[in-house]
Amino acid sequence: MQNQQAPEMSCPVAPVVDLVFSRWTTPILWTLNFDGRQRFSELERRIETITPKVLTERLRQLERDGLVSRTYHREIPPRVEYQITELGSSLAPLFAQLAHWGTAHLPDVEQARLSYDA
Amino acid sequence: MQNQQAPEMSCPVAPVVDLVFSRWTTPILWTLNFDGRQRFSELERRIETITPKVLTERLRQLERDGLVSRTYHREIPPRVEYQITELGSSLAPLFAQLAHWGTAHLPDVEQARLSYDA
DNA sequence: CAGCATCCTGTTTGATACTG
DNA sequence: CAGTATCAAACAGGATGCTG
Repeated sequence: MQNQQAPEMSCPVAPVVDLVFSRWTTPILWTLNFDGRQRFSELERRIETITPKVLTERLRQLERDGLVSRTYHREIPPRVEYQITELGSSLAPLFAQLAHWGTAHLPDVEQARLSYDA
Repeated sequence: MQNQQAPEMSCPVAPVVDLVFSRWTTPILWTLNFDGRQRFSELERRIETITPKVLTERLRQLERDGLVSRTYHREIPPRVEYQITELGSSLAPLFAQLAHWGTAHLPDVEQARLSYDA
């Protein structure tokens, strides 16, 4: 978490960033939104390089913030499913816009970097 | 910087997040966008808790990425002005949407946290 | 299976002092 | 004024081993 509490006074975007755009949260929300409800190990496989510890931490945080819900099935072996909430999916248009900006402007950024480094 | 290179494979939003939403960048871009061109010390005062070292680092990064431009005026005392670029201001609608989502849903998040902690 | 506990590490951030 | 240099602190992240 980044704790942008001070800057948020001058920037209304900061608290949202803190909430949604800390490390690993976007891939988690993205896959839960597009690939639907998933088990812990499915998430682990989809996000590839994440470790179980960190995945757990992020899921707990997202659950606490109401963006993701967790369902524990008392079976043997145990089964846990994660699902995006309504609040979480209200971010979808935002994500779409962000992805769109990326495809439109990331090449410009790359170009700027090349110029700067030269 | 967060380096979300791996996750970006499964999440097109991640690279944009890396670029725009690392710590301190949103307040900087926000004020440059809304309050216009500013000198180093003006930014320092507006963002309050930021240190000159970190402000410099972030401005350099934003400059390299083409989101901000820097103009050095060779005077005594020296004067430097920072300004958002066209590329940078193309983020404005995104920021507006983010701020809008915040006012609409941040209370829900707060509520979710209260429930969770209980 | 889905985690938690513990330890450990590198990076990021900040405090402080100084300069062209 | 607009930074830079140096040092110290904080924290996120990873490795490993264990369990209901």
